[in-house]
Amino acid sequence: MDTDDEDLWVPFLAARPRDKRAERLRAHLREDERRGQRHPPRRAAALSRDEIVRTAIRVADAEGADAVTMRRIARELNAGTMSLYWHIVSKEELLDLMLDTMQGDQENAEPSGDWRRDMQDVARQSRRTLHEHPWMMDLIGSRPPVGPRTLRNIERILAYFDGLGLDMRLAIDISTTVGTYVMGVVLREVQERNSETYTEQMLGELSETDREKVIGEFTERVRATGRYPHLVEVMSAGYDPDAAETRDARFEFGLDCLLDGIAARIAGAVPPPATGGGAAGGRPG
Amino acid sequence: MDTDDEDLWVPFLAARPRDKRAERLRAHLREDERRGQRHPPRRAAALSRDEIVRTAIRVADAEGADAVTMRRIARELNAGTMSLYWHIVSKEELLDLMLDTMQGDQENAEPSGDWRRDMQDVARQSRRTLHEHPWMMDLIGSRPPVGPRTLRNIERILAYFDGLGLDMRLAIDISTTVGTYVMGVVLREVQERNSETYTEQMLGELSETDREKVIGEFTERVRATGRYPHLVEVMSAGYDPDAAETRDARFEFGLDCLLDGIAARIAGAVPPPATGGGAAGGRPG
DNA sequence: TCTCGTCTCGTACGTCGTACTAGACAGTAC
DNA sequence: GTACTGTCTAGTACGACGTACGAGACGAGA
Repeated sequence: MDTDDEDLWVPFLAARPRDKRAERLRAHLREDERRGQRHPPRRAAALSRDEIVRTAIRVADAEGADAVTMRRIARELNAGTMSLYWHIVSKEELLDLMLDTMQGDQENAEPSGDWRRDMQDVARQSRRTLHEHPWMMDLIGSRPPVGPRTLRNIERILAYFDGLGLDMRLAIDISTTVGTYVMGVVLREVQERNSETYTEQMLGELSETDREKVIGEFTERVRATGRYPHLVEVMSAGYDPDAAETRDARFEFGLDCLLDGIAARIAGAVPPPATGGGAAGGRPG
Repeated sequence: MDTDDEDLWVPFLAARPRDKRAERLRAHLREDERRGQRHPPRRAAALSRDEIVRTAIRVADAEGADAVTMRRIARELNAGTMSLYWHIVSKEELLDLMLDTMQGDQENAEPSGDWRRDMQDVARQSRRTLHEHPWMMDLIGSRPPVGPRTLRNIERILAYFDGLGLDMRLAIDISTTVGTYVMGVVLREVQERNSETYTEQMLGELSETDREKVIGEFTERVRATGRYPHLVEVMSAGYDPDAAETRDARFEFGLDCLLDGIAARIAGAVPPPATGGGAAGGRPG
């Protein structure tokens, strides 16, 4: 990414630094970058913002979002805790930078001419990235959505719809909708993964048969109430909707459904909004 | 909800209490409940688990998830901080209970006979609930998905597909898919809301015209790079994809797309009682 | 030499979750 | 009555956390 673009944080984030020290820091960073382009670096800096962010990402990858503390990152870098604060305004900013950095590592492909395939690829790749870095889902909810690299990716996605004569608003809505679907799926899947490691911790000492017994007892307890016939049917069929094997299929299922509906709307053969089974034929061939 | 069902936590959560005190607590709670049914309560207890959870929810509603600390909840109840720990094993459990309680407050309607309308209602109601209690999204990601009231709601949803001769596995996948879509949408919308309050804090002192100037400068900066033609088109058209007015429409748009695709698959899956070949595959690679 | 801008870092404060512990109060048992 | 026990409340203390503050170190220009 061009260094110019580093400044393309949406206004409220660009305005983030609150105190004078931080403002000085910002200015110096920018100057430093520019000078760094012309001359060789004046001295080997022991710390840099990028190094801090990468370290934080590495720690988060290995041990989860909770392991990212300022003291821990500093220890990892053999630096004093407060040294980090010269390069970074607050932990909040560090988390924002971590997310935006991941966006940069996951740049969307050039348009192939087939918007549907492109969107599928984006969706699959987002999902893969989010799974490789599950801490992202912990942060994403409580944090504003857009840094510069995110902008770059949105721009790419919008280009997928070039030549279809689409209203740009529709293109944005489509892109957002697919994006939100992926977020929902991964949110759920991360939950499930958390449950699994949790189960591991809780039932870990039990033998396989004991574990099955615990689960069997649970099923039995549900059945005994008589109030959950459908769930009992699912459970005794041995179908675990959250099992790892079914996840990919479930993801593709929902994605296909969504893209079918989108394709219908793009084709302009939009059925009357929202009632009944009239859309059954909406699948393109 | 029947008190019997209170115990229907999935096994790994039922097994949660780790130390002896907590195990004693669990046993006592259950006994207490049973005896409480027969006799009038032996004395007016100053604290109860339910009271604690409700208070935590109230605090979270008013001031967000971060405001929920053990000390704060205790203060709110005029109790000692550690008193809470007799009724609740850990803060983790409190958060789980908060989420499950919300599930109970949002019970799905009885089947109407029109699955599509029912699913739409469920989706809209989930979204509404999550927006009324935005702290839920902060917790949901890092926490296992199922308490007893969640089970109840899933059971209800599965009943919507009765009479269609649907494979229960397909019904589960459909329900999950719609659920995850809603989660994704709300996750995004909560992000946007956070951004807005953030903007409020950052640019709050500025006059309306100054604020527009800031945003205009940002647009100009993006345009100047020459690398974001689509985004510039959107921004200068004055279309803010995250604006409050467009959110409902965007939500309904995606939901309709998704339900169209699902309807097609239901229509395709019903005639042959197929093994998902017609339902899940279908798309040429 | 001295100052100044840049960068590092030790100390300290107020927050958090919660382990440990000492009780208070009500109920039986003697 | 006294003693014991089970139920519940609550104070103190510990080790984490984010970070404000301020004392320096170090190279470059005066």
